[in-house]
Amino acid sequence: MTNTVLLVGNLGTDPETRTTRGDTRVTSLSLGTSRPKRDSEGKTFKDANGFTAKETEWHRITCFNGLGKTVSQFATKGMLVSVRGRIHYSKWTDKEGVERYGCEIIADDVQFLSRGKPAAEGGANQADIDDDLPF
Amino acid sequence: MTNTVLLVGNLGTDPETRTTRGDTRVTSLSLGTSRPKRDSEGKTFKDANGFTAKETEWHRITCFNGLGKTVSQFATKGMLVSVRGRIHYSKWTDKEGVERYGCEIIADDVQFLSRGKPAAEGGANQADIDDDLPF
Amino acid sequence: MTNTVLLVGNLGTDPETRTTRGDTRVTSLSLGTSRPKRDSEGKTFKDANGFTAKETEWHRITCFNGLGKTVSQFATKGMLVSVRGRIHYSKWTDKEGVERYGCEIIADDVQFLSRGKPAAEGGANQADIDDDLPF
Amino acid sequence: MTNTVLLVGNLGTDPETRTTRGDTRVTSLSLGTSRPKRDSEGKTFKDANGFTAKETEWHRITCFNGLGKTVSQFATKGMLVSVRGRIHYSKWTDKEGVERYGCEIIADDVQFLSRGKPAAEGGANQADIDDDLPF
DNA sequence: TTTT
DNA sequence: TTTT
Repeated sequence: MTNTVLLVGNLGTDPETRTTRGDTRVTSLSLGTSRPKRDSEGKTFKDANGFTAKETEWHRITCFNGLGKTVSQFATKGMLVSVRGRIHYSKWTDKEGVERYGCEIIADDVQFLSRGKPAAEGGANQADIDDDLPF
Repeated sequence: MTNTVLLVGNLGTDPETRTTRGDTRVTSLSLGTSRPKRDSEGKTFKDANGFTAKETEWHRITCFNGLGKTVSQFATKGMLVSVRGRIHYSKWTDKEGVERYGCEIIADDVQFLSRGKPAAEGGANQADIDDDLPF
Repeated sequence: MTNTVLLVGNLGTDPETRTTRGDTRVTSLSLGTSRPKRDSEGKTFKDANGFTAKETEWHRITCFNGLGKTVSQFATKGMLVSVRGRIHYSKWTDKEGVERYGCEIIADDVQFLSRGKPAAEGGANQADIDDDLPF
Repeated sequence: MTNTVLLVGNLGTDPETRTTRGDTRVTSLSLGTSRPKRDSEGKTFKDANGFTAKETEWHRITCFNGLGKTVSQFATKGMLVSVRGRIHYSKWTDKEGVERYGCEIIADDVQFLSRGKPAAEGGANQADIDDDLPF
């Protein structure tokens, strides 16, 4: 049954890759989607800095396999990306014995909609990106 | 920025309506989306009962205003529904002082894809549904 | 770049399979999605038969490969299905030399949300479906 | 029933606004979504200019009411936008008496993901955009 | 027709 | 052309 999520937003951090106990490599993204805040009449308004006031949802995106590899190579903090995936909930017991619940987006597709930071700031070399980017 | 979720699944319970401190009425649905489990080779397999083994994600759907009203009237346990909405994360401190995180789908649209339970089992009278259902 | 379509509706006909010049097998579905008609004030109304008046869009769904095979086996007229895919436009010149434009949904995923017609009316044998359906 | 389209792409032209016979103002966008071409083994390849070869679908986006107004003010050729809407098919007879079929996306939401062209090239004045853009 |  |  359909469980489909589509997100477009900016990455809040560089991707993080870790290896699970099952020896699977997992790459995670933190993706922010913002929308204008609205007052009780449904109108947008400006914040103290003169920008339209926004609220941002920070999504945890999980990428496996080849997608994880591509994302860990090319995605960088600040980049605009789109993600298609599905919602997955998890539940575990932390060290204090407290039951915890998590929610993440398992990505099926990630697309890069802007260039990332220059290499000096931690991203890949721009010539490599020009060469390898899937668009 | 896009934060769109599309779900199709069955309701695990009847809807629940409560009133928040801010005097807003909120109707919640528990919606299950299932997908075939796959083995290490990516193949589906049968469970002990001979059904294709599945894993189900249980989504918490939150409905406000007129949508909440319609849903609380017509939705019943077991009904097949589709939902369009957005993901919203929340954070609060429970009575033990533990930080908790929540994830819900704020619905923009809910569609009823099957008839619910007969009235005797708690749903609305079928004649009313025939009269009022938005399809 | 994202080009994603999600549809839920009933099949207007049984699937049709043909072989292209390039020897590719293609299975097509005709999928109707209906929504309530609204008057100038945005309100729904009843048709002459007492049903809420609706307008239906008929989508042409194109399935290739394994998906086409599954769909041609199991999908039947009247079945409720969901489709995820992308929009594809085509252009050709008909025998009269008139330029023609087409629009179809190339399916990535099709899910069966109801059982089809009994076998006597042209669908697969129900026992086979029970055995093979992916849910 | 669900008929939902999500697109992210660049505008091929500036928006066009016209008034229908029914005195409704309609603003149209031409939105291109591109995806890598793949060879028979499913691999992407470079075109003659050294870019990854792509195929582009050009979608006709139709905007009414306030959305049409916003779009006609702010959208400009080349801008990256996302669109949520539904597919609508139309049919008419042209002056030669030939039956014609059309397909368009009726937009429910359009978001601007990049700044447009500087004003000299036909877009709105940048200060106005800074003032009025909904993000 | 856009963009990379 | 479906379905409610």
